[in-house]
Amino acid sequence: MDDPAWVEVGMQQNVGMQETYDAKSVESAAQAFWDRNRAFEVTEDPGKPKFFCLSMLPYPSGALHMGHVRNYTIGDVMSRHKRMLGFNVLQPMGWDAFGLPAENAAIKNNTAPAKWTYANIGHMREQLKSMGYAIDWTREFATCSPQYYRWEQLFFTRLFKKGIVYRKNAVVNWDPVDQTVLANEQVVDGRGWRSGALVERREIPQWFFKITAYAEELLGELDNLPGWPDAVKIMQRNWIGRSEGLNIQFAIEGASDSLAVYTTRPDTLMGVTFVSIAAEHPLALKAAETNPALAAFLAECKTAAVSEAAVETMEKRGMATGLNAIHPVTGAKVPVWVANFVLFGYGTGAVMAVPGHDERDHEFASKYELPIVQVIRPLDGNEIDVSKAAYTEHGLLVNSGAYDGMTYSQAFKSLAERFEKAGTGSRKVNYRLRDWGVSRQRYWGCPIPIIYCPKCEAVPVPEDQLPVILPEDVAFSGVQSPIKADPTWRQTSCPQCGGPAERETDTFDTFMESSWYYARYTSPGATDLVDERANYWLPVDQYIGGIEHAILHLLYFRFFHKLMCDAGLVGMREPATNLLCQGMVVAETFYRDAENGGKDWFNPADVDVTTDERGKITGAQLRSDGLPVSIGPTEKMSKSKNNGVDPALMVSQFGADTVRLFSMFAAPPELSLDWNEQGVEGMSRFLRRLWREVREHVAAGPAPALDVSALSSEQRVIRRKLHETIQKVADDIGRRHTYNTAIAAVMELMNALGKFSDRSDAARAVLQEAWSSIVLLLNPITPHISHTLWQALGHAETLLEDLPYPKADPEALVRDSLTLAVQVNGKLRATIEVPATATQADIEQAALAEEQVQRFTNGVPPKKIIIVPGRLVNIVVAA
RNA sequence: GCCGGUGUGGCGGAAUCGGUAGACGCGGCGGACUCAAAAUCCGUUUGUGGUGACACAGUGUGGGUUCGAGUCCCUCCACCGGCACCA
Repeated sequence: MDDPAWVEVGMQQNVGMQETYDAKSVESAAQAFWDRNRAFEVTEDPGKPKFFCLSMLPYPSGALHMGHVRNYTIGDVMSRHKRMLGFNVLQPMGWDAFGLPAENAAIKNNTAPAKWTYANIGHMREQLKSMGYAIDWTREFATCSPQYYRWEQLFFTRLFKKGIVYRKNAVVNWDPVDQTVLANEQVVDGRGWRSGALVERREIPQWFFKITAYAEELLGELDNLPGWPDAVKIMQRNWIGRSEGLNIQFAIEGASDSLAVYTTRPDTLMGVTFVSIAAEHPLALKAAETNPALAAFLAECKTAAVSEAAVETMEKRGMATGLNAIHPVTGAKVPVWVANFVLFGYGTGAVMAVPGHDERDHEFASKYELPIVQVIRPLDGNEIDVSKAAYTEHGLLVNSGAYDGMTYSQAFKSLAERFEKAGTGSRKVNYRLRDWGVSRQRYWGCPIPIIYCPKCEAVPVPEDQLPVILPEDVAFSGVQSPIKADPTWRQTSCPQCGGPAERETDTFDTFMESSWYYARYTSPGATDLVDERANYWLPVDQYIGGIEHAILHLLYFRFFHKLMCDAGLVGMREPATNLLCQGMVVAETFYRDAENGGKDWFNPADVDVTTDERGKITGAQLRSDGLPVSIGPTEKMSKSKNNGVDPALMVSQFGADTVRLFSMFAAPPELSLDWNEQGVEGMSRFLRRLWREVREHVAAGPAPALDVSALSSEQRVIRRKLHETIQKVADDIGRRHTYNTAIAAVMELMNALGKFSDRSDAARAVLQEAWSSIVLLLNPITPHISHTLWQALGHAETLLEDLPYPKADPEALVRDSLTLAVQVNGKLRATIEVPATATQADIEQAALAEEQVQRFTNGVPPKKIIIVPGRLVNIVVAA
């Protein structure tokens, strides 16, 4: 048995353990000890396995919210636990400081976005510190600092030279009254949020990253990420959307040019009854020149919102162009229609329409009375009627001339070869993924380091002129970016020819900063994005953040890492080995209907609920006036529903350990967490009880050394419970990440200890082992109280993270007898106690001897007896 | 609309690989201590029937596979997240 030295007990008598648990003094003492010892500052140590534990960095919105607390508590528990397992743990923190909310706040409060942001960071840093997180604060940075974004600008100019970034036109939401670009969020029911004007689509030149060049790798390497949740990998796979199909040329009647369509279902080609093209398609624009009705329809298509959800849910509409395409196999004429659901940015911006076998085409054909024909029949031979609904499964070809009877893959191959030979088509792999547009027409972001010269065109800012600094001391009205409004800021000279030139006034998408911040943490002060320290710490061993980032952030993060790898900055292809996506924090909502037809929302803290005799909620009243309020659904904490709970308030009321304990106990990390103040009180009660019981144990004086060979059977039972708990907690925290069940197991153990009244020397030795173990087991979750109780138990003041996490003693786990469930025909009828050494025959005999078993088998001999070792016996008799 | 997730007592949740459904906590009910309160402790708490031993029902809906299903398969429903300029 490799008992750690501390089980030996009591080199010091505890002095000065207060009678009752006072979270404030306990927490400030522990935090002062950590600060004094610079306990969580780390450097590269080749002698230890490293563990980079990263939580998604917060946006400094003003105050810490419960979502942050949950995220960072999970990360902190993992960090402290890994440290107790002997890892060199890096847990950093920073600020995702650029973004739209700072601009909104600046308008509202008549201040500058920078000032607002820095004030928030200062406040939120103090709030994070009050939570006692084991963070290496020496590595902290804000992404809005030129010392951070200069490297991002440098990297962009390098990628420009490599051809990874390029400029093209792209659609934005345009507010014609404010003369500004709007974010999707700023478009409400198709109108600008401030002006109320109908939003238009407008094309402007913007910068793009060629993420599509990495589509195949981003897709393929998902298979090498066993530590990522399947949900995230599936969503990313679907987002990348690889498809294999054919590009097929359709000739246009009476014209020299042809129309290319992309299809993944060439087997349905003979079912084409029309062709649909996007409103932006050149052929549509050309046809509109002589067709005013069509021109009007195209204009109408421009006043739609740009988000995919809006496009997909809007009514399918179209208009004939008057042009006909020639079917490439049959030579039949098929009309060309403009359809509002065809995306110009995907494939060729044109699709062959097969209403018999595509749902959207079917809906469209039914609406505009276009012909629908069947060209596929089901493999199972069932009859179908394509005039009623599209049949979209693969099957066998019919009504397809020479191709009749072929399968999907036979038809695909045969048609591909035919078109390739004729030069009118080719196999094509397409991705749904589009290149990443990084230009934002906003002020509070990293300036794009490009200079436009009338002679030399777009020229990257030379390295020695970086960073291009965003002025922070500005007046901000919200309509236009201060760097766009300022006629002097943009004036500069061309780095190539020296002539007068202008700076780019767009800024980067804030996803740029959050795509590489993790790497910068490894290399504070480096004179490039990172230095050689990155290859010690990377990849991130555990990444933690909200599921809402499953696609965009996590895809850009992976992409950027590959760019850095290709630039020789890091030595591996993926940025993070393990990913945990935590659920939202939700709370009850309460409201009254307001006179204006809206709702007035009341904070749960200001409402009392009444219950019936079973505890079921029957109603709620506002405390201030005693009058009833309506109970709304439990929803994500938000300002709009006024159901947010301020973590700072909780910490001052209960202490950080209680808040940490509750947020880890109330739900497993992936599920949403229901905030409930009575539940928080329960956790506070648990910590007070822990304090009291340790104090009682300590008050009886030092416990003697443990002699496991001299324990009574009752003492052995309680010690077995202890070691079973150690085993379960280690597994729940280390492997399963189910902190809720780990905490429940410790509670169960404490309930058992509460019933254990033996205070003999041997028993007190077991209790000393139990309380010391509990304190260490809980340390990752409630580190402050653990720090104090550890000393109270007679151990020297130390950093508990440097002590080994408790390990179960296999000898303590041995059982002499087992309890088995006995079923008859799968229904539980009895339980039996058998010796651990019992044979199958012994168990069968014991089970059959049970009175309840005989009652339900009714003397009928069993057909079969199933024994699941250590669990149950099922006796099967004929019904 | 598309992609992903979730659904179990009054509530949050547990049941880890198909094997005793409801661990643990909250709330409720009953009790102890107290002049009283707070704090603390004890008992009880899925539903129905029964004094009781116990029986029957029960994991969103409807079906299926299996000796055995909360867990696997199919169907439908509800809610939540994402949909490329919120972060």
